[in-house]
Amino acid sequence: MLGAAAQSFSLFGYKATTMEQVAKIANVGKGTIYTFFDTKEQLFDEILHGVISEMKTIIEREVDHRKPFFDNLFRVLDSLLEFRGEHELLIKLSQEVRDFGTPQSQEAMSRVEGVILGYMEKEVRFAVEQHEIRECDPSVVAFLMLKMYVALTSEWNKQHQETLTKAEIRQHFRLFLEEGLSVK
Amino acid sequence: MLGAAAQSFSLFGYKATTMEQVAKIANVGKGTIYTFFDTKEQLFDEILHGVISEMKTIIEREVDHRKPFFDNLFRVLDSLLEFRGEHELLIKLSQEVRDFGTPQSQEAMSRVEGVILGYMEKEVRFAVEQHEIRECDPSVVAFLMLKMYVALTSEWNKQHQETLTKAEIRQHFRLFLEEGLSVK
DNA sequence: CTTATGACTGAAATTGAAAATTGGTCAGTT
DNA sequence: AACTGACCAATTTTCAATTTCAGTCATAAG
Repeated sequence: MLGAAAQSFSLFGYKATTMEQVAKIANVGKGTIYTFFDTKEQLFDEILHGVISEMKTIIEREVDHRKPFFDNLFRVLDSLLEFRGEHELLIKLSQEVRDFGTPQSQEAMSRVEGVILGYMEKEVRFAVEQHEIRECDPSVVAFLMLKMYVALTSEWNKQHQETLTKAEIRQHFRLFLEEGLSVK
Repeated sequence: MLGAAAQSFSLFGYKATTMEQVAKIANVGKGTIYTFFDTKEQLFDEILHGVISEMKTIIEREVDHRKPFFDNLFRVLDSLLEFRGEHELLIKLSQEVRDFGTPQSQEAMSRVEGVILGYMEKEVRFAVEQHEIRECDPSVVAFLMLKMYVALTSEWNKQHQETLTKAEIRQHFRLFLEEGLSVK
């Protein structure tokens, strides 16, 4: 039932999956869905919540506070990028945002982003407390880090043919965030 | 004539200005316009070229190679942001990109961005040669700088109510680009 | 009784054909 | 020679008819 819905949302996006469709895949009548979920939106939220939980699990698995802050940061961002690239639902939803701007898919993607920002903010705050990085406003710094990461990993490719390698991305990230541009 | 067109494009955007409209403002017949310009698009390009020239003038006026790289950078970016905020045409065009995605306005905005990137890339390259900043890939660094600047000056405000002050923006910019996050 | 169902409903989206708009032309006017 | 606006083809807009779909509920099944 939840599986059927997940399958349909992943295959067709939010807008293009119908409750009839979900019912057929789940082998139940349409009315039955409404004994478990109040609305299409609530059903969708349930699925999304699952995906977000997976993301949180990934984050927890990758973070190791015995390792340096930047190591953790790279590892988590790489894993999340890969996760996103593999998960049909997230791919479909970001297409839907681009092509139709469906409010529900926009909201979903911004919740996903919120989770990532939340993790990053927490880690930045922790690193500051550990005096591993300078004093700073964690929410602004997390926001900027994510923007930079997205700029390097996807926006660059839209205007330039040769995509940056993982090593180049990491190198630029380090140059900016860790060391700064000024000469020693 | 060019003035009439500029006025109309600034007031209504690319899509919503008609050649009839321009002709009326300019007090000429529609046909007359076509003795000076081949198409609507070419007329528009002429106007845009003027705006871009103004931008280049601003850049040249603000850059002073006797001053430090980051001083120049801030001064130019601030001036350009202000210029953009005052120029009806650029405001209208970016609205049009957001609301309709008109190809001509998209192309126009990306040409404007290209000019800014071009300037930044040149300045980064110069600063590297002067050993004022580290060795780096000027095009990637310019790209990231602009992304960061836009993130701080406009994208932050979309998700957070309290806009960052000019001082905060400058401070974060410095933190990231100049000094880096790692403790000394 | 409880649980499941699919025909049904009103609201919203889609379609398509007619009407209006508009970039560009050119025969005629000045 | 310079200018003009009626005109044309193509695109865009309009809007009513049709279709789709989330959610309901009377009925059926267990």
